[in-house]
Amino acid sequence: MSQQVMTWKKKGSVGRQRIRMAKIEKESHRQVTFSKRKAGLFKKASELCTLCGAEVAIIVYSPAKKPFSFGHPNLYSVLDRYRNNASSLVQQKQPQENEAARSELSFVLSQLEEEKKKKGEAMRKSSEMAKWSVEEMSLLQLQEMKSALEDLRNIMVVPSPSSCSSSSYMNMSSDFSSNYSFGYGHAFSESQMQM
Amino acid sequence: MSQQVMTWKKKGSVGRQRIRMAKIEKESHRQVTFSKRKAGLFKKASELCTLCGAEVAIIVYSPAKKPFSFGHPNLYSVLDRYRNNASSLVQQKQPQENEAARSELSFVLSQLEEEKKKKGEAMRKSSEMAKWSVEEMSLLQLQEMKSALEDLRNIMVVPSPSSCSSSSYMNMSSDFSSNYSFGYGHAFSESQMQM
DNA sequence: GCGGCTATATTTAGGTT
DNA sequence: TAACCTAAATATAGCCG
Repeated sequence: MSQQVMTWKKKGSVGRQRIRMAKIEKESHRQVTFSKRKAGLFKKASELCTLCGAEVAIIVYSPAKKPFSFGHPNLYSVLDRYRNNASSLVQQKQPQENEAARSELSFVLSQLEEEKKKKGEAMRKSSEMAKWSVEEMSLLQLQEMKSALEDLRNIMVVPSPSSCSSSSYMNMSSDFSSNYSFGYGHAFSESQMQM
Repeated sequence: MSQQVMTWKKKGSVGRQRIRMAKIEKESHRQVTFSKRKAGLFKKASELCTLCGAEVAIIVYSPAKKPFSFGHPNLYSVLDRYRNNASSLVQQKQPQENEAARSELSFVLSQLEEEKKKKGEAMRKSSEMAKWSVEEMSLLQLQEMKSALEDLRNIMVVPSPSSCSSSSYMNMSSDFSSNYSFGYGHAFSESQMQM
């Protein structure tokens, strides 16, 4: 009986490795990861558009500060729509303010929850720390996040009368750009009412 | 020889199914997919930021036109930076115009290439069409994309003097929003020089 | 509608060419 | 530099409570 004698030509590749979720130190490595992941991000955005009929605008600055963008149906229409939305929400004094805030918080909470799980797992593995410390830290982070989110919401509601209709949100960044580093390093903002 | 008689408690779940990359018809289904994928998109963006030190701004409109956003370090700083970049590029008359255009084209080409592969595979499977037709169609699409891209680039370079510094790109969307549906349905735009 | 679950579909880290 | 490859890591479609 002739059988394939296991010629598993293990083509050298070690396959995908898990990586630490922190800034990649090696410059060249960071560059390729950026390229690959940017492509992946845009693809995901594209799929979201076709599958759900969503409109999406993405602006990305590479580690070297070069700009890239994605837009459907096109970048400017979405940015423009967002500006108008923002101003009109301001003018209407945002009826669902509290609900929106709660939504934001719950989203961040879910992110946090995930992070917590990972940490807990890692710790259980190494058995170097008690689990409650994770809980404690999460709680602390939660507090920070919550207040940061509330600031964020306030800013979103902060108006901009503007005789120039385009300036609603375009000229306020430098004033508060340092206030929004959450536990996981980024600012999520979701103002929703019913999707 | 006692062997495990396959008690694969198939917990009801059918697992992930492949789906057609087209608008999901069932409203409710579309909603959940939107939520899940939006979360995934934001997470990917978040990772891109932490891993590569990138700056990202995302605005998403749900199928029901509700806005969601992501930003690192925060939404407005990225939008603001982008606006400034755009205007300064315009003012400097864009030295790398051609290179940027070439980059854009090559990106779209890669997308096209992928689509072509898929189509080719499907056709091979069903053996219903000759492969060259795929090539031909791709070529056609390429032409369309190329001209669309060139239009897009021109628009990006089209200035907007503006005594109001914020209006550089905010008031031109309605004029051309219908011009940019590429083969795969979305507008990618990458103006890069070296990343 | 949300969060949880399982089984797969996709993405992508690390190598190689 | 960039394209291609493999295998492991993730994201998620379809179901349930």
